[in-house]
Order: sequence, then C-alpha cells, then structure tokens
Amino acid sequence: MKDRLRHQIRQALETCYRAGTLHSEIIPEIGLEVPARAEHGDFASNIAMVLAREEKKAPRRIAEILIETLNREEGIIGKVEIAGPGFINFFLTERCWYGVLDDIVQSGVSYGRSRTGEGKKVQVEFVSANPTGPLHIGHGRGAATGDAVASVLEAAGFSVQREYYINDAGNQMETLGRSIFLRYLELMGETMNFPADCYQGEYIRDLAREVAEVEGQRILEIPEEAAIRFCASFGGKRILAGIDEDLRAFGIRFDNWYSEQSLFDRGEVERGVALVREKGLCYEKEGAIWFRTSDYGDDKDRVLVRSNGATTYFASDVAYHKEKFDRGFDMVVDVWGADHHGYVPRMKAVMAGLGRRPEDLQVILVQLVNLLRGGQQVAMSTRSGEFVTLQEVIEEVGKDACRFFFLMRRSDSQLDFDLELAKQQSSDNPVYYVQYAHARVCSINRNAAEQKIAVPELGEIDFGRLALEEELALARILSRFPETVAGAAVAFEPHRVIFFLQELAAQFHSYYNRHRVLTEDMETSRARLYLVNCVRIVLENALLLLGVSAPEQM
RNA sequence: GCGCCAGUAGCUCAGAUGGAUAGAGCAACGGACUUCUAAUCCGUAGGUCGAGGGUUCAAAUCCUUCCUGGCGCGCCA
Repeated sequence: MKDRLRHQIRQALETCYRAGTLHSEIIPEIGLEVPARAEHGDFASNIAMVLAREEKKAPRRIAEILIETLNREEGIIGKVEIAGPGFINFFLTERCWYGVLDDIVQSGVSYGRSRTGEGKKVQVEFVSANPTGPLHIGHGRGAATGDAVASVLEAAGFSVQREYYINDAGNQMETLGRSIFLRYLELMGETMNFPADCYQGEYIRDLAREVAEVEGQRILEIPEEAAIRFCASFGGKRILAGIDEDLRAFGIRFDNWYSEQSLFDRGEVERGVALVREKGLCYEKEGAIWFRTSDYGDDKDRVLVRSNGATTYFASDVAYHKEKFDRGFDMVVDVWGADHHGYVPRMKAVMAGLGRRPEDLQVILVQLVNLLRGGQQVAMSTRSGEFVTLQEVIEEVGKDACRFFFLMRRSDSQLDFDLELAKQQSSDNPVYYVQYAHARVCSINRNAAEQKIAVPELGEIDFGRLALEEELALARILSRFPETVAGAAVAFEPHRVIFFLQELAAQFHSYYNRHRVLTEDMETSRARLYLVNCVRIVLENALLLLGVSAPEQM
C-alpha cells in the first residue's frame, strides 16, 4: 500500500520537473509514515519540507504544486491535505483499504510474504551450544531468536539455511571426557575429590552410568587417554542428541549441523590459516602467528596459531566463516550471547581480510535472561551445575509461552522471564491475549456454521457493509503486516512481529466487545465474518512465524 | 584505563528511514457479563525521554562532553 502511494508521489514529482513547475530535478528518498494521529491521514509525507531548501520555495507551496499534479485516477487516494509546516497528509479511499482483505483471502498462508530479499542466500547460525551439557534458558532465548529471524527472513523472500555449529574440537570436550571418566571411576568404586574444573552437573553422573552399562569394566582396562577420549565422544553424542530433542520440543529444526572437528579433519583450518598468510594478513611474533585484525578496526591483533603449534578457537572461526561463504551464502547471520560482543570487531576484520563486505556478516547479540518466579530471582550457577534447563522451562510453561516471552524484547536488551507470569492464564499474560483473539474468531466461525453461514469466499461480500471506524482500523493494521515482516527481517528484529500481534489482537478484542459479528442482517454478518477471518489469517501467519501455535479454542 | 550496549510513566518495555500533542502492558482507581468465549472491553490518572551543549524548519532518534548500570578487553573456549 505504502509502495503504491510512494510510486504515485514519485510520478507526480517527475511530472512537475517535466512541466517546469518544480525545477530542482532531484528525486529524494520519499519519506512516508503512518502518522500517530488519525486526523493526519493514513500516510503523511515530509517530501515538501525536504525539497524546500533546494527549491527555494515555501514547503506548503511545494506541497500545493505536488498535490495538483497527483494522479487520482487509480482510486487509491481519497483526500489530500497540507498540514503544519508542510506535511502532506493522504487519506486513502475505503475501497482501497478493503482491497487488502481480498489480498489476504487470496494469499492465505502466504499473506505477509514479500520479495524484499530477492532470493539472496542467507545462513542463520544459532544456538551452537557446546555439547558439554544440556541447553539452559539462555540458550532458549538464542534459539527462539535465531529461529524467528530465520523465519522472518524466509517470509521476506530470502533463501535461508539454519545451521548449528558444534564446538566439538576444543579442550572443553576433553574436560567433558575427563568429567565423565572420573564419575565412571567413582561408580567403579574409586574414591576421589572431584576436581572443581570439571563439569559438576548431575547429568555427568548419568552419562557415566550409561558408560558403565554399555561398556562395563572395559574402560578401566584401556589407557586413560583413550578412556577419556571415549567418554568425550560418547558423552558428546548423547548430549547433542539431547540438545536436538530439546530443540525439537521447542519447534526448532536445523537444516545443518556443522562440526568444528570436521573443519580440522578436512584440513579447512590449516587451509584457512594458509590463505590469510598468503594474503599477507599475518605476521609472526614470539613464536605465534598473528592476524592483523587491527588493520580493519579491531583494537588489537589476534593469535591464530599459538607458539606451541596449536590453533586457536579464532583460527577455527576464520576457517568456518570462510567456508560459509565458499558454500555460496550472500550473507551470514551469527546469533551470539551478548557476552561475546567483544568478538564482533575481529570477525568483521576477518570479513574485510577475506575481501567480503563487513555487512555480509551480521551478528545478533542476545542478552541474558533473568529468570524469576513470582518476582523473585531464581538462583543459577553454571559452575555448581545448578541451572534451569530449557527442557524444564518448556515443561513448566509450555512451548508457546516460552517462545513468545523470549521474543517480547529486543534481543540486545536484558529479559526478565517470570515463570509464574508465563504460566498464568490471565490478562496479564500477553501470549494468551494474542492466542485468545485467534480462538475467538474460530469460535465465531463455529457459531456461524451452526447458523448455516459459511465464511464468505473471495469477492463474495459487500464492502459497503463495513463502514465502522473500527473495521477500517482493522483493515489498516492488517495492511501493514507484510511491511512489518520485511522490516523485522532486514533489521533482524523479530520482536516487531510480537508488537504487531499485540496491536492487532487489541484492535480485534476492542471491535469484538463493541460490535457483534453475527447480526440480524445476513449481509452485514457475512461482511464482518469476512473481515474477522482476515484477522484470523494474519494472526495465524504471524504466530507461526514466531513458532507459536494458533489454537482454535482455549 | 580502553571499547561495546543500555538509561523513556511507580514497574517491564515499544518507539523502522530525524517529523505534528512521546505510546503499550502491568500496578492504581472507576465502570461493563439476559449478547458470537470476561484468558475480554471501556474510562481516569501517571513523563524535565539520565544531564549539559551542538546540528536541523523539526531531535527520544544524529554529533559531542559528562553521570549511572551491564558486559568485554588471554598464545581460553
């Protein structure tokens, strides 16, 4: 809708230049916004004020000239007013708003999709938790965010792959192996002080028990190093399977699981290091090899290969990101915990070093989740192994509430997650507020069916019956859905969809309370039924985009 | 010390490309169920947008200084 109007303005501008009524010959970015106040129209443009300096004319005068030139034939533009210092306020015709309803019915599940992304290949990498323990609530937020970003990008016309990067190569895997091995020894009757730098959680004992069940005494009889390696691999696989299970319960599936170890096995890390050395981006100092990331905005250079010959985690990441682009992605999105933000400049530097634009790598930082229960903070400590797992939270509050809560805030602001509130089935709980709107439409449909009124199909209603202000307001909100999704995609901000949902649900609830859909008058009933089913479609599309279900009854 | 992020109503937070009188939810107060689900709605009240300076016709938004909070500054991962 906005694009159509913008197009009309551009044409008017060109016509003015041709006719000589305006002369600056520039076509600036045409600012169009939805004004905060209804009396300022459906859209407002600041174009006249932007041109004022160049034209050396009063903004209001420019606005007059433009309005005279505007093509009204397409029937989109109803009334146009000049207001304030030179705003042009556009009031679109009702016909044009109700055309949105036909768009929605026609597009159905596709309504909201756009071609903004032009099919560009994007990879979204998220969660990527080390396979050394179960997912906790912080991972949950990253999971919900990454998945929603991916979905929103898909809907905006990008071609998206979801990837999980498995950090299975570093010495944390060694620690995992040793932790399990030591618990295994305990089971076999050895007494010891379990080291503080090992993983403390109860799940380590469970894994040790499994090792004992499957392998019996065998692990006692092989060299310790091999035993640890076995335990690491055994535990890593089990934990990863558990992570996959948790994520599926959360409604998330990855297209690809990518192992860091495989980078080593295929020589990618070596090749990556060699490549940046060939490009002259490195130097040796004190026996180590350094990447000149400070040439590209990082505050210091970073070690790729340590003086003992071992590569750093950074080296893996250079190889990994290089390999991502080798796979043909136009853009790569990484979802990280906000505590890794210091890592961003060096990875941007890597992009530049590899000859990519820094914007081709987008990093979304996800802030901490503050877990509360009835306003009281829930104590968590990774070191002692006392943390609330994602699985526990999903079991307690349900997938829908969990997903919704994780997305309610901008990802880079901290999030209070109150378990009691998330469970509450009341107006305090925004999840139910939105879902309830959907269920209500479904309920209306059931009642309509009882009265033998079918939901009208495309073109079957008389828009003249939709004359209420609240109905127009609904149509306006519905029309904004595609641009909301596209905006959320290019800004990597899925929370915008949440706010859209809340606004739509609020407008619907208000309408519902004030007016009956099923009335004495058949044609009015049918027209309203058509409208509220458009609301239902958009609610459902938006909820599914976020991984939240759209229930038919509650 | 340096860097990144944040500071908006009592609380939790929105405010896309700078726009007109800064919004929502919760909490507070007052109302609405013989009507398609009250998990809802309607109304009232609540603000020096951390502080100062600057750019602009126009600043919560951009620049700058300062204050406060969080995080990060390894040949760790």
